Amino acid sequence: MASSTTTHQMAKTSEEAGTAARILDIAEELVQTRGFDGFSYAHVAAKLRVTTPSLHYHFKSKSELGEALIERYSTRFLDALSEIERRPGTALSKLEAYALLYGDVLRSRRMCLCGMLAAGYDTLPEKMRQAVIRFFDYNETWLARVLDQGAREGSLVFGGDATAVAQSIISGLEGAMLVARPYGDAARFDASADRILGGLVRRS
Amino acid sequence: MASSTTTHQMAKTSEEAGTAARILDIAEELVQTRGFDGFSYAHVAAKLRVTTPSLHYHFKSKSELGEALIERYSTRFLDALSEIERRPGTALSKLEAYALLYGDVLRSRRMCLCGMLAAGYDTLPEKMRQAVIRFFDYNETWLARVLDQGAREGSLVFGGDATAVAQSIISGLEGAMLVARPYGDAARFDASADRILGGLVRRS
DNA sequence: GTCTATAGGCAGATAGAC
DNA sequence: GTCTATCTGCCTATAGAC
Repeated sequence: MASSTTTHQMAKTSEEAGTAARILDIAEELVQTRGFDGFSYAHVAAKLRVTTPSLHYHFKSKSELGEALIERYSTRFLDALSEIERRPGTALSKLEAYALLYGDVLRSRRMCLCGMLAAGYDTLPEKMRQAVIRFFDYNETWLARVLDQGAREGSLVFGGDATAVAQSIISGLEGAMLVARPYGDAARFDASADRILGGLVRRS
Repeated sequence: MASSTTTHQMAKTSEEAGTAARILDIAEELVQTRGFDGFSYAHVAAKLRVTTPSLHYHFKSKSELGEALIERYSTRFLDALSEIERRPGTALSKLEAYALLYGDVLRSRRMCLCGMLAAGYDTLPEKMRQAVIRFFDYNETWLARVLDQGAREGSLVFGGDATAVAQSIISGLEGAMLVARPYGDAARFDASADRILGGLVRRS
């Protein structure tokens, strides 16, 4: 495999990343703060100090850029989930690590990419819609697995099936980000997150 | 007081409402489904079968229209909360009625107006931002009052202060709407809402 | 109050030079 | 790969006739 550039390779975010990756970095931040309808090629181009046609060379449409954005975000998120699952610890500690992922996004003054896109779902191109749904489905599957582990261990207590609990954790954390952001108050998110997870521990 | 038209009066939504009210009706639906950056005067004008300058006669800028939107939505929401508070019943039944308000919005395939605006908060004009914050603050105050009632009655059980619980209820319901909408699945919202309120009742 | 006409800006996107 | 030039379309908003 040649390590030299094929036209549309995916690169990591790091010092001296490829142009495509830098475009994704800038666009990601813009979408997470302004929404898909609130950012433009012109915004990205200005921050990258290039002209808009250059962007079209890397991503031939805004829709394709959006798809790449979700793809990369999902991959990274899932990688982080795999990492959490690999390390030893109680199911509760894994849920705490999960909530921390959301908290870290919020502390960078951003909304979850897919939570933001979910808000503007009706205006999204079809492929982006599907990718957003997939992101939530992945999260749900991962959480249900951890919840089941916790139930078997006896460290977590919940009624109903793990999938339903997983869904309420996802929506609870997404909502906590959504509301905390206008207040610029990360502690507000943390308090809600703690309450969500606290509800899964046996009462003292 | 003359009942005849002063230029910018506020009217109720009903059969034969004033033009301003019909504009608000259409714009409200568009914002709740597409977001503030995803709707335009042209969309409203087309649905109302007028031209865009007509809209500017009633609301001289998009920002002012947005402010009027939040104002009306908040007033109606608060009125509904007063109505819930007036009728007798346990604190839990009031929380259930509260959650039902959100559920009704979702079942009309819409996001909460202020939840939607919270997502696009960074792109909002300053006055709209303040109005969105006020909406959440009102909700928080109302919920905290009901929660305190429940705690005194002994029908609700929660740790920490009522305000923190109120915040987590708001964000939980907003998030449940946010995530349920892409799935077009109201039952998903209901399940999460039940779980949020169920956490406030003594375990059997 | 609603219209026509229009301004002025920004959107996403393409052609073609370098 | 990035540029200049340009297209087409949509956006918010205003002037002024009716």
